Formats: sequence, C-alpha cells, structure tokens
Amino acid sequence: MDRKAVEKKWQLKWEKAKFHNFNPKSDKPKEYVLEMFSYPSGAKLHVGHWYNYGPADSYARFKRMKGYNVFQPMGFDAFGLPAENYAIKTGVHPKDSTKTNIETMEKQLRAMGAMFDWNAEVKTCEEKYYKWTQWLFLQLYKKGLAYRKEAPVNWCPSCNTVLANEQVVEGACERCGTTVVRKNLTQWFFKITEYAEELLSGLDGLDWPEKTKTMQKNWIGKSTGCEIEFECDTGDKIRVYTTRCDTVFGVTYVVLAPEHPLAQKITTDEQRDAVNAYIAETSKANEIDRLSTTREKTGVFTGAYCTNPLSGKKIPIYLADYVLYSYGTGAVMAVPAHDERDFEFATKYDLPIVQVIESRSGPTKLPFCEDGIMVGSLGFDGLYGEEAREKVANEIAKLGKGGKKVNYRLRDWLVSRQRYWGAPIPVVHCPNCGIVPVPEKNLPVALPYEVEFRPDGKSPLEKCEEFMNTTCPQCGGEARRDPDTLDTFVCSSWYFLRYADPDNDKEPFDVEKVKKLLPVDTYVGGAEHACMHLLYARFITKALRDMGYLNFGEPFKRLIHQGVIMGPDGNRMSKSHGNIVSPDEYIEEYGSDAFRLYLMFGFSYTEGGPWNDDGIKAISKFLDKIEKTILKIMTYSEKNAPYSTEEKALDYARNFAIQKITRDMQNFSFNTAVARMMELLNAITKYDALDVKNTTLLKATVKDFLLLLAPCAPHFCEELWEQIGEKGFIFERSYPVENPEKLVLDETEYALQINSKIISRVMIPSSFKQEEIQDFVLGLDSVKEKLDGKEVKKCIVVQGRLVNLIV
RNA sequence: GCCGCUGUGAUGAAAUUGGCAGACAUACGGGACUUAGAAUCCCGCGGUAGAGAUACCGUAACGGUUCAAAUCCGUUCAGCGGCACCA
Repeated sequence: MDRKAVEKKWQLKWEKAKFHNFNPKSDKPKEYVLEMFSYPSGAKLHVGHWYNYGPADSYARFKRMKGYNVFQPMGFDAFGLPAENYAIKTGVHPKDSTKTNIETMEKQLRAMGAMFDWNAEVKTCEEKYYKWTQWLFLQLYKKGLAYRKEAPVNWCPSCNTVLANEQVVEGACERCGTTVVRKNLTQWFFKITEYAEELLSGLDGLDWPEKTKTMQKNWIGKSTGCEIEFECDTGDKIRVYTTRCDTVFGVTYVVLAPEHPLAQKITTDEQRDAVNAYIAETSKANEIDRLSTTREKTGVFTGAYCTNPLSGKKIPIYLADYVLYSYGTGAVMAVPAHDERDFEFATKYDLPIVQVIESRSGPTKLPFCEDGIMVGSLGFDGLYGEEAREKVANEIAKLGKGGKKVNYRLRDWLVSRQRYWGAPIPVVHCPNCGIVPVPEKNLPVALPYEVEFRPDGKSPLEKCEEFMNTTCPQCGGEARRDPDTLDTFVCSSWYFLRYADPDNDKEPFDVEKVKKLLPVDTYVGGAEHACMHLLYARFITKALRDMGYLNFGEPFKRLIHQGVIMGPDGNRMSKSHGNIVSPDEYIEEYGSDAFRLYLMFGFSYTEGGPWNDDGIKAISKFLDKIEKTILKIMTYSEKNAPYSTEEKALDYARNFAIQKITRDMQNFSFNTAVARMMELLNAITKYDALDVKNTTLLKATVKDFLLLLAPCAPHFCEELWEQIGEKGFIFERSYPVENPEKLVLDETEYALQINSKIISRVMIPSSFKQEEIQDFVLGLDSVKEKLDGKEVKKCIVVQGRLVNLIV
C-alpha cells in the first residue's frame, strides 16, 4: 500500500464530507475531547506534539465509534514571549511570524490525520478572540476580582526590561544571564485567592491524576492556625499568625517583616538608624536570595516591646526578612524552643529559648517541633497537640485577642505584563476620573502594529503615542491607555469555552451552546501546567459561573497527562542537548499511521521515556502483515461452517480482544491495546493456516479486527475497509462489542499449588463451583501422589485462577 | 530540607489491583526457503546447575504481614518531578 497516497486520499475524503465537524443536531451523547492547544513556534511539529495529539485523537475516534457525538477542536495559543523575543532578535514582527507559523503548523496538523473540527478553530492573537479576553477582564473588574496594587516584578538591569517568571532561570535573565532584581511597579491582579477554598475542595470530585491534584493542593496550601494580638508599649497592636498556638507561652520575641507598616512606627530613636539601614539592605536583596532556606538569617531590634496576651510577659520586637510580608499577617511570634528558624535566629542574636512543649516519647531535644505536651503554660499544662491548640485558641478568642484563622499560600494572580505581544488591558487612566474601564461596546482595544518592541526600559505600548492617547469614556477629557498587556495564561484560561461558539461577535459565547458542549469530558496535555493553566482555568470557570454565564464550576472532568518523550540520550529534547528527533523522516518512510501506532505501542502513554526507534520498523511490518492477511482472507468463498475447538478458540480470541481493547482504549492504555491487536492477528494467522476453516467466522473476525484497529491507524483502515468492499467510512461503523458467551470456555486452566508452591497446571471445567473444584483436584492421581498420604488442612480455591492445598 | 512518584529480562514494557512474574514486541541465537537476504516463515530466549525431565533462585536492598506479595507495612539506597524560611 502506498501509505502516503492513501493518507492524502482519505484526508481529502473526510474533509469533503465535513466528516470531522461537530454536528450539534445529533441526538447521540456528546463527548468533548480536548488536547491542550499549542504555541505556534517556528519549528515543525515535534515528537511531543505528535505524542500528545496522535494517541489522543485515537481516543476521540474510538469514542466516536462507541456512539458518541465527539467534539475535538484545535487552535493556537498565539500570544506570548517567544514571538516577541524572536522579533527582538530578527526584527520580524510577531504578528507576521505568528501568522506564518500558524499556517505551517495547521497544514502539518491536518496532515496528521486527526479528526479536528477546524470550523471551531481559535487563535488567541486575533481581535475577534482577544476582544472577549478583554471582556473577561472587564467582568472580573466589575466583580471586584481584578484590582491594581504595587508589587515587585523581575527586572533585568541589562536588558532594561521586565521579565516574566518563565524568563528567569535560576535567578538570572534567560537572555543575557544578568542577575534579576526586584522592582516595584503597579500591577494588575486577579483575585484567585477568593476561590482558594473551592479550588481546593473541588479537586476531590475530579477524575485527575492524583499527582496533579496533590500539586494543586500544596500550591493552594491551606493552613489552619490562630491569630494572636500582641499589644506594644506604644499602644499599637501587632497581629501574628501561628499554626502552633500551643507554644504561645514559649514566645521570647516577635518578628515583623521589614515591609510591615508598623516597622517604622514602633522603632525607638536609638534604633532608628539601624532599622532604616536594615530595611534599605533587605529591599535590595532579590527574591531568589530572600527565599533561599540556606541563607543565614538576619534581623534588627526595633527597640520596642510588646506583651504576650496569655503570659503577660514583655518581649522585644525584631525585624527580619525571614518573615514574609505577603503571608498571614506579615508578623510572627517567635518560639525558638519549638521552631527551627526561630531557634537559629535566637541562637545568633542571643535571645532566650524557653521550652514549653515536652515530647511524649523519649527526651525532648531542642528545637522540638513536633506535637507534644504543654509544660510551663499555667492552666494549660498537660494538654497535647490538637486538643491543646483548640483550648488555647478558644482562650485567645475569649480574651478578644484573636482566634482561629485559616490561611492559604496561594497568592493573587499577577496578570499585567510590560510586554507587547499580548492582549492590551482594556482600561483608561484619566487624570480626573482615575481608572476607567473601556466600555464593552468599544472593544476590542486593538493592539497596534507599528510599535517599537525592542526593550529600552519602557513598556513597548507606552512608546506608541497613537495607542496611548485616548479620551476618557467617562468625562471625555484627554486620557492615557494602560500600557500593559495581559499574561497569556489569561487568554488560555477560557479558550475551551470559545471553541463552543468561535465566531460569535455579539458575546464571548452563547450560553446555551456552552451548556450543551461543556464541561470538557477528557482533557489531554502536559503535566507542567498543573499549577498554572489548569488552576487558572478552574478559577475563571468558577468566576464566570458566579456571574451567571456557566452552569458548572469545573471545566475539565477528566484529565490525562501524556508523558514526555526524551531524546535518545535520556535528556529532555532540546537544541542545547542536540538530541532532537524529528517525526518527519519517520513519517516520510513509514507513514503517519505507522508513526502514530508506534508512539502508542512503544511507550506507556502517561510515562513517556527516551526515544528509541527500534520498534518502528516492526510496526510497519505489522501493518504490512495485516494488509496481506486480510486481503487474502477476504477472497475466500463462504462455504464451510464447522464450529468446534479451533473455531471456539478463534471466537474466544476475537471476543477477548474486543473486551480488552475497549477497556484499554478507554483508559489510555494504548500500548496494551495494540498488543491485544497483535495477539488477535496472531490468532487469525494461526487459524488461517488450517486446512478446513469456517470462513464466515474468519471473515467476521477480520472485519472486527479492522474496526478495532481503525482509531489507531485511521487512513490505513479506511483504505482496507474500502478494498474489502465495504461502503462508507469505517468511522461511521460501531466499535465491536464482545459476546460474553464466547468468552466462557468449557475448561479453564488452574494453577495447582501445594503449600503455595506450584506443582502443576490442570484444566478444570469452567462451570465447577468451589467444592467441585476441590473434589476434582483431590481426586487427581498426580495430586494424590504428591500429597503422599499427608493430610490436607486447608484448601484455597481462587475461582478461575488457582487451587492451593495446605498440608 | 519538605511533599509526591518511580525502581521488573539485553531493551520498550505487561501483570484482571494480593492469586501461575515477564503478555505483546525489539534485540539476540538457531533453523527453513533462497544465487543472495536488511524479505518471509518456524523454533529458542530471566539466572544458575543438569544431556535431560527437572530442581533451586529471581520484580533496587533488607526485614515484616499473609495459605499466597512486583503489588500491603517498615527501614535503606538510587532516579525523576514539585515546593522551597508560608510560622
């Protein structure tokens, strides 16, 4: 078979018949199969794309044959840094390079032969799309879920530009290697923290990899503790957050983050110089240094004191940058005896260490950070762990000095980027009215083409006067636009909704259409998005739901991560490793079906692994053998119809394969599914070698075989389907369903064990029940011989598996 | 440092979730057909001992639970991924 010609032929036929376009009128149950859309890079489709899209498409095709109305769209996550960086390097405008790249990739994706519904295509850099991304921003703003505040950004002093987190590699600029510093700019945020609790609890009901759920859980980082108020001699009140309020009697000092508003206020005159110097010093330190655990702790005494509300003791107040202003209250109570960090700090600055917790088992070695028994804590002595914390927290609440509190590690999502190639933030800054959102009817705020995007310290858009100068929608006076663009993760946080209604120019999507298609039934993509895209998309979905646009809160019911295909050397494929494998030559030589099938067979889908092409030739031969065998068998005339042992065996193999392959396809266990197909082909060949055969059964089996294989080798199977004289597309046919009767054999092989050691295998009638099996086994001569007159104490029978005699 | 995952032949991997370890392939070895084989077909293929039937050992290492462990529990080692002063 000329595979390349055959691929072209069927791709054309499918397209002509609009065979892959979703039919909204169908009464079949819908199945939304989605693969993460790709970034249009200049290079060709790489093995990773193929590995993501090929097998996932086979799944979609399988579901179609199983009777679902499948929707499988594809699009491009087209805004973003790489295009802009490429432009800076070469001078080619991002819009132009992106357009060309999308054209090439689209062509390649079509050549792959996946059943993408190109009618639903979405490109996030097009006005007709980002208009609605901006709309989304405005809705969040209206709801109070988008706000502005000053925040540190990554700044490269050499390139003179803001960097995205992805561009900071080990604390240095990805491009020039200069150490990145912190710089405070006013930034836009989305209040994802508002949904922290639901983002956490919603995970339980999802059919997602446990690993990903755990990562999101840790990222959200719920912590249950207690806030306690310490009153300063100045009258100011310092609230601290702690998860160990049972150690409150061991507090020997209180620490504020250097940015804490009270830091300057409470400082005494003698300490003022030292404190100012310390604050100046720490503000210079960059994020990376500051967050490093190995860094030695530093701090400074403020000269001020406060009072422990429970013990009444006076304790000093320090500033130290090991306390984060952005978490909890930005202040902590230090208990050196029961916290490693406080212990280290107290040791360095010679502060008292007071033990108030005792180990339940063995001696207590300080710092002792586990749960223990309270000591030296007045009326609380003797209490342990959770109960102790409960009682202390209640007491604090009773005193009006705080109480239980839940905190999350999750921070709000910083969405503004001082970059060019993104959706402009639809906001106007008016000298009279302040921040004014652009009215929805004026959307999109179009991204201008003629812009100097080479970095020189300013946001690229800020240099474009035509863009920046506008009038205030509220007062009509002169005003300036916001020069920032939105993080590309904003664009990708709702694209799966737009697929349902991609050409709507009245609204982001028709609510009814989305209700019908969403949520996504199966989402396939890389695990690297666990705490970014997947979390953002969940947040946006919940926010839109609460605004009344959606009737569901979780966008992706089932999630599958394909593994990573590494270079042959076991490293991640990259230019710097020089280990990139291109699919093209393989497709040229063996065809896209063979390549896809090899990807499915050679790797465990969710594991991936180093590339190795040893098996691809074998897959190609497998296809050749199928072709040869099937075409030969289909020429047989149907006359003989014996049905005995061999026929039963073939029928068993056929139905066994149907059962297992169906299960494996459903579970994304593609390697075993293909293995079962090979087994079935082996059974067919074996039967075909007989002199007398039931050609009716054989031909029916062969047809089932083709139907089973079709999702995994679509062009190849369409062609054979036609060649054996069938009408219409093979994908219009139903996937075979096993006949359970044929799976029941007269006899089943059992393993025979004596004292858990296998002594032999025997065939036992399948209909036998426990006792019958036992009697049957004990009656065997070989067993009697082995038992040698010993008494059988116990007989364990595992139906259909084994018999274990304990003597 | 903390959290999570993984560890099975020469190789990619299977194993109905506690029930015959190594399915299905690749590589390798042997044979058939052939002028020839990188084509096709057949046979073998975890290790050790043995001519052989067979026996013993074997799922990173050690220990435990069980009639039965790759699978469950504990300790250790190795690799990968995530988080990284979150009080």
